[in-house]
Amino acid sequence: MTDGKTHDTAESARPVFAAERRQRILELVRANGAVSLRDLARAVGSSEVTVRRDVRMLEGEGLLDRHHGGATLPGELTREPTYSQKTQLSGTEKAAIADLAASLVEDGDAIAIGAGTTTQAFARRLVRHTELAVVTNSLLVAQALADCPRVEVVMTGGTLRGSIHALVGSPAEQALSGLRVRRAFISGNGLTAERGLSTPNLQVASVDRAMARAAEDVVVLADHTKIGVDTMVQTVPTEEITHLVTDDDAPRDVLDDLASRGVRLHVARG
Amino acid sequence: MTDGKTHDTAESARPVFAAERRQRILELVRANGAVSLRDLARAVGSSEVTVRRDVRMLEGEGLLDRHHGGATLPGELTREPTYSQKTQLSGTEKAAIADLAASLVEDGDAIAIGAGTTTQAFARRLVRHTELAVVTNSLLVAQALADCPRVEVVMTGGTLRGSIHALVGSPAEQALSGLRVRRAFISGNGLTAERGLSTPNLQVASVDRAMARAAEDVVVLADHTKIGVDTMVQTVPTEEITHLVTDDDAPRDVLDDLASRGVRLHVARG
DNA sequence: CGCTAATTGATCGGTTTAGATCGAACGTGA
DNA sequence: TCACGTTCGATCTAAACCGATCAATTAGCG
Repeated sequence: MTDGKTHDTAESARPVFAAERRQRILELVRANGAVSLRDLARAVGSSEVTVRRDVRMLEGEGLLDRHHGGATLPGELTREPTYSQKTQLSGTEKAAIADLAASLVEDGDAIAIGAGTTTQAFARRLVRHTELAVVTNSLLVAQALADCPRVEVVMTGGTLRGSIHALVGSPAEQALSGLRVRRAFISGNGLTAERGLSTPNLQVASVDRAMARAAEDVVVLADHTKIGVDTMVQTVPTEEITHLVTDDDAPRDVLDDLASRGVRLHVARG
Repeated sequence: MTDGKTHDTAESARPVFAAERRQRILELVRANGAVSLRDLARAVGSSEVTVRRDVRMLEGEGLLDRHHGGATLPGELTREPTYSQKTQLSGTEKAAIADLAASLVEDGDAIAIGAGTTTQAFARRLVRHTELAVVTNSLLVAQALADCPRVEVVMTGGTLRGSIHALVGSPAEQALSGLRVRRAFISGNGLTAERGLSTPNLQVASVDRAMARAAEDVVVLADHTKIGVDTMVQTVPTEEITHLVTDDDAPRDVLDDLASRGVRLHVARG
């Protein structure tokens, strides 16, 4: 504020105003995308120190991004930090849940496996089983069992939902409607005693419902971050859930409530 | 060092910042699925040590997976023991074929893609297309296009054949019988002028046939090791093949024979 | 005319980055 | 299983860059 020009008219003298220099810096960065500090200094005819100051100021206003060695347009190289957090967030807990859930599967079973990273971890534990028949709409689950010759994997058809790597839509639901399995292993984004299992997506919910209908037992795989959480669409009501596999960080009150409604609990030690 | 720049116009060598380099590494891995460290270093113009550091950092953020000799997409979607096969065996030829085949696809097309490593490479080139509708029975193809929001991927159902990571059986064939696409991109294990495309497996052949029937044009993707080779089951007769994309090591006489039977040739420069 | 304030330029020390080297670990093939 | 080549990790070196302090020039003002 104080470092501005003394006169707004700027007609009296002809010094190289700081604002003008900064404008040129901005233009250069915009034109080239990325300019080194040295080139910038040469282009505007000032020292690197001055340009460094200017760039720092411009960064403060959010007009460009400062990097080691130069400046770039803002947001050009934005990294997405929230990409794989899901898989590594609670990896050990997921593994413990998956191990425990695998004990609910017997050789010769016919089971269905839904989409999700937890079910993917679960599927990896099934490679030791023999004569297994698995129905799934998850590419990740299918991939995990692909190299296992003693497990027959059947995929539903459908439209690929890239964010969760699973198939949805009426083809998937129809494929499930014609099948019957002993147990369905389903994950979700939230589980409460009142509303049961839920997920934020309509299409995913439909497929999960169809999968639950095709099974005698419904086993829910949910780590503690999902217990007591409710999301938009209900997929399986509590009454239809026969088993819940979770970890020991889950809130006790919700677990007790679920147990009182007939859900058999399996708590893995994290 | 301080080279006398004849003109102080900001037209100098564009700097490559660390963040930008990492972004390019990420793009390269995303585009090719698996890239060796040496290729990565050559592509970004840095030493292998530097690239190794970058890859390690990116792995720390979960943006890619590090393997011995290179990097792959995270989630080990491409868990294969023979890492070398994909990157160096006939990687360049496959890539050239895939590039050329991708030029046969236009925005807004509806296409079908069969199973195979060549078609997988082909699918990776389609991420830039928009408004694409893709039908496939290959998990690898679906996986390659999963993160592309502008491509709608529909999978046939069916039984998973682990060795080729594709779906076979009557559900797959039935799903294809109800569809109609402009072009089908099919690979195989052998292609001769007399018998056309062939594969050693009966179930795979049935699905490939169904895929060819669902398409107006049939495009065969086959590298030179498959040209002139005949395997057990015929999938598509020569008369139904409209395009062949191969590399320039393919035997000329077979190519001429195919061309005389109405197959349009596209020979990629290895 | 002299003083004050402000902006620019220069120098120094610390930090970050890129490249090179060497022992160790891994994968491959016999 | 063993041997060999390749790759990885760690340490080090060199160089570039950044931040801060200080000197110098210039404009403004009493």
